[in-house]
Amino acid sequence: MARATIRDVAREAGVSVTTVSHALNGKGTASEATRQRVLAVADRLAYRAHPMARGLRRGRTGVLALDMRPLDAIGSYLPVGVDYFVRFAGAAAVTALDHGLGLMLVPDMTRADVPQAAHGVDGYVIGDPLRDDTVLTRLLSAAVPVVTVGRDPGRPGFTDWVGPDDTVETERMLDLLAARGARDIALLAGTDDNAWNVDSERAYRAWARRRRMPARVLHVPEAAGEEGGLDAARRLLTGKRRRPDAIYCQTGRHAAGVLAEARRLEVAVPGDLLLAAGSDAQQTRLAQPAITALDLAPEETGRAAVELLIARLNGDETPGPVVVPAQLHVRASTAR
Amino acid sequence: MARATIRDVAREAGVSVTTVSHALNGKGTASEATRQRVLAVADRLAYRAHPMARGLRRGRTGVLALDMRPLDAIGSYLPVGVDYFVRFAGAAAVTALDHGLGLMLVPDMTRADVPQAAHGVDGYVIGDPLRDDTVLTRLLSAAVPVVTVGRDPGRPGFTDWVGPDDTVETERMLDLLAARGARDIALLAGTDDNAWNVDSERAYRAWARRRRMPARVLHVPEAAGEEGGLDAARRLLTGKRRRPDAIYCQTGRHAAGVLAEARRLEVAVPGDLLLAAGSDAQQTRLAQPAITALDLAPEETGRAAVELLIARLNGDETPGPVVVPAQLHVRASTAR
DNA sequence: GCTACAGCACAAAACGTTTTAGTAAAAGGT
DNA sequence: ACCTTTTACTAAAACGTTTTGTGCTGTAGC
Repeated sequence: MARATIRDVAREAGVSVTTVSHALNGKGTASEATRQRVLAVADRLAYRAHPMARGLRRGRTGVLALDMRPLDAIGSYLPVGVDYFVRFAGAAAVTALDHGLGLMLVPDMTRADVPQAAHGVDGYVIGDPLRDDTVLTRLLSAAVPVVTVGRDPGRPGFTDWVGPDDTVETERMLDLLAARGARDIALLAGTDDNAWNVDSERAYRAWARRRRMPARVLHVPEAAGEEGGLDAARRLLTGKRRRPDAIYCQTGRHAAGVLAEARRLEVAVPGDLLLAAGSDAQQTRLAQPAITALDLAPEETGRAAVELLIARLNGDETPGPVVVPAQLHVRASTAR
Repeated sequence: MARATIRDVAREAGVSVTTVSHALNGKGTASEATRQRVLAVADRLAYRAHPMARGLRRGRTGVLALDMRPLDAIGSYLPVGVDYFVRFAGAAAVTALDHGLGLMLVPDMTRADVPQAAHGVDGYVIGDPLRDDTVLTRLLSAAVPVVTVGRDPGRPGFTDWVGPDDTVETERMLDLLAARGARDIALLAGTDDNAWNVDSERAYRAWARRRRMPARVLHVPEAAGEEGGLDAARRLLTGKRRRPDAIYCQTGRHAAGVLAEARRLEVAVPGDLLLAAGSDAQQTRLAQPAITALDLAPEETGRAAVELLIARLNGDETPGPVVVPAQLHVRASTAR
């Protein structure tokens, strides 16, 4: 048996399809009696408006797209950690659903072949855009509503983004390390040209200058993971230059690598070296000792991103960005 | 400027919309010259068929839904590990895209409120169905094409699933443990009533009977995570009954908990106790010592699930299931 | 008794496609 | 020369909604 259409409901209730549509959407001027009758019939027939038909007419799909760039680089890396994505996507999907919308995964808009359905969505959430992000450019020029997670470093005028205040969070972490006795903190940043890396490094340098502390920054590709952290740690801990007394890694995986290498070199953490990470991950929680880290609040961020996007779709122009504060998990790796 | 419609292309190319549609879809009998002209114009106008309009007419959405039940229980648990989901969803999304389809995240179909767009998808992928799964029942009765990851233990007739042969994989792991000297292997299973738990436990008991070894099964909720593994390990390692010389945990998180507790109790792994996990996760890879585990091949599985679903959508009735072999990662926790 | 207006319901148009059912001209067969 | 088939193309119907515009009825105001 095929699904019931609005015509079935109209026939059964003895009214026109217009009236059914109005009754169901609370639009027209129908008498309370008719409205109730229609509602009852619709309920009995388990009628739901065909999403395509409604979408076609309304010009709205009822679907949002989520483009976390790393998704297509399966198996390689996720900058902020693998569980970040799950928690983010989950919260985003639930939030969308709460508004009656679906959330579609779009691996990569830059691919040559055409993502059929991807062109029909109402709006986009783009995770961690790179400087002058190509996908963002394309969407903006097509006037598609879009919200990013973290700002585009090359697009200061674009404020429809959601995320942490990287400057504040970086300073918070550095202050903690300083309070725990660190006087020479090295920064291990990623190589992706996104706001997270850019703003954190800037904040780090400014902070060091203010405190008259040395600034040393190593860039390690996010994709290098633990291995990358290992290598960097070897350079920092065995090089000619004086050993830093603290290392702040942007990613949890790098931090885990640093910790492993420190153990191998018999540099005690936290005794000889304080260690902290700019994003929480299973690696930081499970490490021995556990690594102090910033929890970037993926659920909060996912929810905020979808809600900002929906606000835009509804014509709400409340200006962005939406800053989602991170939470600082102080763990054994920075014990005094 | 609004997006180009088929009418624009028709006008510009000096033909009817029918001809445009035919030329673009390779359907009718158009002369090669006309076809080329239409194609050129369509390309110049960057025309793409409006997904909704096409979907409405064709009765196809171009979107598949992915319902991994745990998604709505954010922050609580994912049975097979958090990175399994990302890799699975990523591969599934890419595969769908390769076929011109989108992949929509649907947190939970059992929710009371109506997932608007969720009713318009062409087919469903359901992760790890429980016995007589309610979502599965509803979809099947609505004649919606659906593929599950792992079978529904209460529905032996339903063969449209993709996943490992749990019996074979369990035996493989137990054989390994036995070969490494284990004579008393305990099983730490989950409590979810899905095929993975059911079939693995059955295989374990049969194997133990054949080998005339004792069988001991502890059930720990998947959601209990490392904590659950900790508790179970305490019971197994300090109880009155003789200590097992190997523990096989279904989930990687449980295994990580067992390992932590073993260390606390000064039970050496692998010296005094062999440890293995039925699913690979960051916990198993990063643990010290690293834990031997079955890699359930999430990418393979995600791809296979989407491809089986698409085959069904296209009327291909090649019978299921599609067995995806797991890969056994032998690590330090089972060294001789 | 006429006008104005609110209340209620509906027919028809529109959304952008694909598919069906054609038509006219050209080609082929006798 | 006539019928049939093929080729090349098209108008219109259909998909299932929402929205626009219109008509009818009854009541209030004068």
